[in-house]
Amino acid sequence: MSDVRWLSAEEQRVWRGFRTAVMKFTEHLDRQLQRDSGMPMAYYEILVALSEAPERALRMSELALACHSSRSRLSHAVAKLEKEGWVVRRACASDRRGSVAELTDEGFAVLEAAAPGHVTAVREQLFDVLTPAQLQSLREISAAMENGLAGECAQVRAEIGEF
Amino acid sequence: MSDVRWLSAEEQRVWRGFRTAVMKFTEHLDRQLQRDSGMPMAYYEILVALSEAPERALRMSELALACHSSRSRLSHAVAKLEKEGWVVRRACASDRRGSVAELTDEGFAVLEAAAPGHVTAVREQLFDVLTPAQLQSLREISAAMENGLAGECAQVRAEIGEF
DNA sequence: TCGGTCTGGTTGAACTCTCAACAAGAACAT
DNA sequence: ATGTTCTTGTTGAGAGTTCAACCAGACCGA
Repeated sequence: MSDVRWLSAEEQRVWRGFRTAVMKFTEHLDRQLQRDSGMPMAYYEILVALSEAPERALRMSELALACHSSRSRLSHAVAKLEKEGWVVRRACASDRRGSVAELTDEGFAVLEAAAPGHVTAVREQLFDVLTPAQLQSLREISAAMENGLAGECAQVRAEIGEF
Repeated sequence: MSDVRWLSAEEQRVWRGFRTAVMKFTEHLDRQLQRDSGMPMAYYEILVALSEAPERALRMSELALACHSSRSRLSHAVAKLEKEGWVVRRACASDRRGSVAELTDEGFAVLEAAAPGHVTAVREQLFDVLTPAQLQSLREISAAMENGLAGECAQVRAEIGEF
């Protein structure tokens, strides 16, 4: 079983450098948001997704898709947001299983207050340190990675389907 | 306070695409390791760092640096790894406060068993989907981001130092 | 119409991480 | 010496995530 395609020294450098940068970056953003607005980035993204939806409301499943979140995680998170008064849940009219999360005015206000600090952090740590050419590259790299993962997911689905 | 430099539509696309790609990628890697080797990626990285150290042992503080981890997180993690029998902790000879974590033979064996699957996942989802030019870009982008964050940290340190 | 299956969403337990508080030794000044 | 300060590492509590199990409604074929 030695047919593993190990990473070369150069590949290791790239991979570790990338991982380090991403870890520090997301940690920085998360800490900023937690400190200044009392919420983790995952919750911020839920509020953003809701704020951009018509009526500021989305079904849980659509919200999960928008936030790249599992149903379970989202369910717990929305429970917490509801306790804070930033979101309310109501039944879905067209599907009695469904549940719709809606951003409250208070939630919107909290989001408005949190946004400047978060956007500033993203700009300073991402856009201000990269050249336009690097941003273009980053766009392509992200797209390629996502495509690769989409393929992987399809493959997993196919495997599951076989059994 | 409207002097926030908001993101343009294009910048938002880049940022969201990047975030999505990274989230899905790390989730994929984490799930693979958890499923196939019963450990999260953070623990895998601890084992790797120890395996590369002389004597397969490192002081907790050095290990934390190597893993980009907080002392607290590392302490909890090593406690768990010790319970699994993959790591042992012993006192540090030169500094009586210190604590040294050492990889056991069993821990090394577990790491050896986990590595092929993890490396394969990284290769397939990162190196196989990017061109050499993109990899070169990624290297530069990672370096730029880390430099930016280093500056930010220095700034924070300076602020703290002022009070 | 009825049984089987699939989908949407929630829940609880186990696990991991964060944060603040703490203990103890080192470093250093007076 | 002695007291202050810094560093090292651990701990406990609280918060967030994951996973498996579950219920209920929708969907679909006989």
